[in-house]
Amino acid sequence: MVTIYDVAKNAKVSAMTVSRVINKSPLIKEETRIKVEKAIQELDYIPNRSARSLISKDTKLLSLIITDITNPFFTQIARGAEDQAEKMGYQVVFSNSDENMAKESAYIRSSVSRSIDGVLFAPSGDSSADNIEILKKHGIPFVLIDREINGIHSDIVIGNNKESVEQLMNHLFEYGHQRIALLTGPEDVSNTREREAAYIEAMKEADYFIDERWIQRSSLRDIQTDQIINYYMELPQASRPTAILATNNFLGVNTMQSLRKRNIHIPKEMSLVCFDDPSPIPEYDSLLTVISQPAYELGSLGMQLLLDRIEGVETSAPRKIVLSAELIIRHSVFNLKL
Amino acid sequence: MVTIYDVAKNAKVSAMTVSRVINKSPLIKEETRIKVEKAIQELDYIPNRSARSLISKDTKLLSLIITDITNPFFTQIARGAEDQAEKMGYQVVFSNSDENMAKESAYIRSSVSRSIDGVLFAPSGDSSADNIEILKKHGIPFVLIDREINGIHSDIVIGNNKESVEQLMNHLFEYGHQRIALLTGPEDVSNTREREAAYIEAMKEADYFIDERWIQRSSLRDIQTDQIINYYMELPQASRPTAILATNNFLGVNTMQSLRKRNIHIPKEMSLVCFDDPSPIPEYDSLLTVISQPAYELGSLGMQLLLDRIEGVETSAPRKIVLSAELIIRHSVFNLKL
DNA sequence: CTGTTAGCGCTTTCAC
DNA sequence: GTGAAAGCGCTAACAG
Repeated sequence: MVTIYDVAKNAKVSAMTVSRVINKSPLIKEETRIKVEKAIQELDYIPNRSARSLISKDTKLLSLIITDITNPFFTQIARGAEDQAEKMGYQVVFSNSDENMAKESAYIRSSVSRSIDGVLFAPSGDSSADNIEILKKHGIPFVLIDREINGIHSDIVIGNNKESVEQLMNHLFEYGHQRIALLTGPEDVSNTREREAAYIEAMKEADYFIDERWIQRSSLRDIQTDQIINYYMELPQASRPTAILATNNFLGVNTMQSLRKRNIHIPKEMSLVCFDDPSPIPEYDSLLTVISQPAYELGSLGMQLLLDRIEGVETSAPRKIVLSAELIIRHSVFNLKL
Repeated sequence: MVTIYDVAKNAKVSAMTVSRVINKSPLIKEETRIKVEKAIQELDYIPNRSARSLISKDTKLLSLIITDITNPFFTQIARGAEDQAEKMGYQVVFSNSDENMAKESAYIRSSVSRSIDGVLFAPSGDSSADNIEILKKHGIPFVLIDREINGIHSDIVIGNNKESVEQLMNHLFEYGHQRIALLTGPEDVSNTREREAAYIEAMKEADYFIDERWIQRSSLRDIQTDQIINYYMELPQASRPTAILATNNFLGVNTMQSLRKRNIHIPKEMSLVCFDDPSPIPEYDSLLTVISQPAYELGSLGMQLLLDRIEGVETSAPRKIVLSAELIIRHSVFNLKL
């Protein structure tokens, strides 16, 4: 391995001078700089970050913890985050928590162990608070994305759940739907809670009756919609929902498949809408009407906030950025009024 | 920051003993081990990887360099890679090269700088050979995925291009297509070359004439299919293709959009097939008939090979794994025989 | 402007 | 089984 001393020897200067050149110190004679740079070139010297980090305490390494990179929503977040990090000279380690607290903890501990400079974190649920505590204890800056954590007050970038649900519900209302089912996730995920609350509020505001049986919960990890669909379809005609609102894209796609398995036509026999696109290419041919959150921006803005913290630009109170989503009307909602 | 010395003091042992406990050395008295572990717990000590890496030269950090995480093909690769790495106690840094050699070089240099343990690498093209040289010079193990590099003999996991093209072509032939266009990428990408060669071979074998004008190239980065579609459509009827084979998913989707823009119906007026799904969810409603490569396996097997190298399990000759793809017939090919 | 010294947190080596 | 000393590659702090 070529070290700073090899370069120093080659350039006939001290290691310190080489260090100064690497770090673009301004108080280096042009002549020396050139000499050192030549030696660096010649020996193909690349500085050792571990050694540097041992002293400086920074690693130019950021951690992105999401539940599943495979979900296009998170893929876009990852891309936004990486682009932003790259611009600022950072690299990002990514991890899939799979909504699993144990995996999440392991990743957080790894991050601490690596003296990672900061964490961009889509928590699995409210119990992620414990993991946040670890970060706080070790003074590692973090920014939450997509999901809040009960009782944690921090920098965060999230979608506007209330507004998004309203858009979806209004669309359904306009098309004459009144019996709308909500297929949602676990209670300890903030999204789920907020979307459910918004759903209830929208129904109340429209003065439509809510049958408790319409609100069904699924794990976000092992999605089993078959039973739920069966359950819906076996409700007496008069209380059977005419539309389903799924609170995320995987839930939406699974519901779509479950309906197809039972040969229930979308949208003729059942309308379906969900949060976020199931493909990273919005123009990709599709059936599903969705409310699409600006995932790329969630990632890049989240990273922006994180880097602000790290580089000390912004040390003031936690900042919360709430992003609006876009309703993309396709063909999964039947117009009952026609 | 809690260091190994703090733990040592707390447990009334030497730092060395703590180090042995952390590293699960067998020659530690059970009693001491417990004492130390208690101290670790109490102080919430997490070892500093930078310090450790400075000595041991390993970082438990792997680099995944792909062109774009946003492409579902690479998303799946990333997931496969991360899963495998995680199992073995490694973390992965991901980078999007955007088919850009400069970005790629920067990432490679960063990897070296970080003493990354290995690189899983989908190269931008043949000129990535220079970047491979850097890795070789610094003794960093690497495995190529998805694309070969002219003149580089190394561990690699790729799809079977010839077989895949054959499957696609046979499907088109069966449906009566003879004038088939090939929309492909740059010449210095191995995939592109091999797929083109396989296309030509398939056409020859079927004894169909190839009009040179049917073979069109696009950048993989800024895909502009409008002009190409215009060009195809303006060919005299008799030499106008009835089907297009796009050599990747983004090319395929862009072609789909270009056709739609011109109100050309798929498949009635033009058939279209491509490599790889445009959504990570294969069941997602779609039009496109594709040949879907096992991307997850590409990532996990690639990572497997890499870890084998790193951990010295396999130091023998380079291994090449060639994976078969699956033809997924949907609705983008018109049956001319009906 | 440049060099010397010391030390970051850990582990290797060797001694006990 | 355990500890003391030395040093990994780099840079902060000081001296010159």
